Amino acid sequence: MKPLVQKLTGFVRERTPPHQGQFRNALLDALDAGVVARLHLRPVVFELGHEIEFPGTVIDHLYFIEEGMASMTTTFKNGSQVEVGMFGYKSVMGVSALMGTKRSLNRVYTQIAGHGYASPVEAARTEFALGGEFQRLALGYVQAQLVQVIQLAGCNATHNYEQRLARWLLICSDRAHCDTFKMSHEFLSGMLGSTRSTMSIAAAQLKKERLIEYTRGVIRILDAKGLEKKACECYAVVEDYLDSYIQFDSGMGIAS
Amino acid sequence: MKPLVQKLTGFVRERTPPHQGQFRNALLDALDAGVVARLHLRPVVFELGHEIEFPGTVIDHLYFIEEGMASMTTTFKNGSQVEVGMFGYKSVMGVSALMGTKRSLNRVYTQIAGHGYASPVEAARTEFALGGEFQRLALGYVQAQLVQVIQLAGCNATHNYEQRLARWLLICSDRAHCDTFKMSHEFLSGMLGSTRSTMSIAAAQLKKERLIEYTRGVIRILDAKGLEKKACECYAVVEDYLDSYIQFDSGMGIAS
DNA sequence: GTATTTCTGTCAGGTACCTAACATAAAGAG
DNA sequence: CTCTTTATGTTAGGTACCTGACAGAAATAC
Repeated sequence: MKPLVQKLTGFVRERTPPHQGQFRNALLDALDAGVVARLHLRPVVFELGHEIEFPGTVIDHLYFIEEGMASMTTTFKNGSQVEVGMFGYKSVMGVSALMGTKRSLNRVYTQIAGHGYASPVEAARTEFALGGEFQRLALGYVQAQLVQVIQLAGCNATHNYEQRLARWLLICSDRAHCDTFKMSHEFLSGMLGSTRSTMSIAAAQLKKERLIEYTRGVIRILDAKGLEKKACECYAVVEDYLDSYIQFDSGMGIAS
Repeated sequence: MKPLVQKLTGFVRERTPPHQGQFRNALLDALDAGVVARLHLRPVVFELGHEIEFPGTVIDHLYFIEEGMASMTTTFKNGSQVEVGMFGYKSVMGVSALMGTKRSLNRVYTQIAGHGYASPVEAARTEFALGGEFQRLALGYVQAQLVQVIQLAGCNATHNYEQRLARWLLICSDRAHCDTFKMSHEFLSGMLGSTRSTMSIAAAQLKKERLIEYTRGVIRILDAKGLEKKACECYAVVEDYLDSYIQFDSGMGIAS
C-alpha cells in the first residue's frame, strides 16, 4: 500500500485572510490578550506529513492552526485507515487532553503544510480550569468536533462517493483557505476509504461537469457553489456549526 | 415508511446488576453524595419511543439512565434516519448543554423502556462550573461519546452489514444489560441505514451459525463471544473505552 | 372462529463499488 | 536525452447491496 502522506508544498494559493484581528486562528483571535498570554504560545510550523498526534502517545501540547490542514484518521486491525476528522484555522488539536485523556487516541497529521501555535498542555489545563472564555471556547470546539463526526458517521452510511468527494474537497478548501491542493486520486481514496479507480471515476465526473479540474496530483475547485450542490448536505451542516460556535450565546442550538 | 419506534415492552430479561452501590447509573454511582444532592435528581421513567431530545428544542434536563437504552439519530433531508449513538447505564444524555449548546442537535429517543434520573440543566451547569468530580466525569463521558462516534464513522465506511449487525446487537445488549430484545428486522435496518431484506439475510446468517435466534420481532443473543468474533473490532474499541472513562487517571489513553 | 396486520423468506433485476489488471502519459532522476 | 517512477484512464469480472415485489406464517383484531 502506498503511503497516504504525500508531498504537497507549493500550489497552495492564498485566499482572503479570515480575520482582521491579531490571530488567524479563529479561536485564539476570540480570546483576550491576558488569556492568550497564559497559554504560553510558541509558533510552530506544520510540515507536510508531520505527525501531530499518534495513538498511545502522551499529548503534551495543544495546537492552533493558522494556515494549513490536518487530518485525524482511525486505523483498523487490517491496516486500513479512514479519515474521521479535519482540522484547520477554526480548530484546536489536542482538546481531548482537557477532557481527561492523557494519551492520544487517533493519528493526527499534517495534510497541507502550514503554521500555527503550540500551547503546553499544563498551561492549557490551568487556563481551562479557570472556567472562563478559554474553557467556553474549548468546549464549544469539542462540541463542534462531535457535530462533525456525527454527520460523517451518517454520511458514510448513506451517501455515495461522488457526493462524499465533493464534500471532502469543499471542507478541505474551507479548512485551508485555498481552492487548489496537491493530492492524487490514490490519496483521496485513502481519505474516503475507497479505491483509486473509484476516485478517478468520481473525479472525472466532477471534472466533466466543470466543478473541478486536475492534472497529475493537483486538484483545483472551479465552482464551489456547484460543488456544494453536488455534495451531500453534510458539508453545509458541518460548516454552519463551525461558523457559529465561536460566537457567545450563538444560534448553536440551530432552530430547525 | 414505517415508524422506527416500535413496541418493545416485555421480553427484557434482567442480567446481573452492574453495581453494588447506590445507583445503577455508573456515572452517578461514582459521585459523592454531596454532588448528587446538588444535581437535584428526580426519578423518571423512559417509556418506549419517548423522545428525550429533539433537534432545535431547548435542553432542560440531563438524563441518567439506570435501565433501558436510548438511541441518537441524525436525519437527512430526504427523511432517512441513521443511528449515530447509543445510550445506556454508563451514559449521560444532554451533556451538550454543558458544552455551550442550548438546543438539541439530534433526535434522542427510548429504544428499550427503562428508568433513571433527570437533573435540571441549571443545577447541572452550576455543579459543572465548580470544576470538581462532576465536571471530570461529564467531560470523560463526552470524550467517550466522541470515541464511539469516531469508531462508528470508520465502521460505516468500511465494514459490511453482517459485522455491523453483530456489533449493534452486542452494544445494545451491553447498554441495556439484557440479551433479548423485541425488535424486527425492519427496525434494525433503520438503525444501520440498510434495508429490511439485507437485515433478514444478515440475521439469517448469524442464526445459522447459532450466534443468535429470533422469531417474529424478538431477537436473543445465544453466543456473545462468538458474536464478538463475528463483529468488527469496533465493538471492543467502544466498550473498552466506556469501561475505562469512569476510573480516575485511568488507562484512558490506552497503550496501543 | 375469520379477517387483518405484521414479520420473515426469498428472488429477479439493477446499481455501486471492488479487485486487479493493463495502457498511456507526464514528471523526475540520471 | 533516456530511464524510471508516478498519476490517471479504463476495463472485465465479481460481490454487496438496493428496489420492489410476492408469498407464507404468526400474531392480533374483530
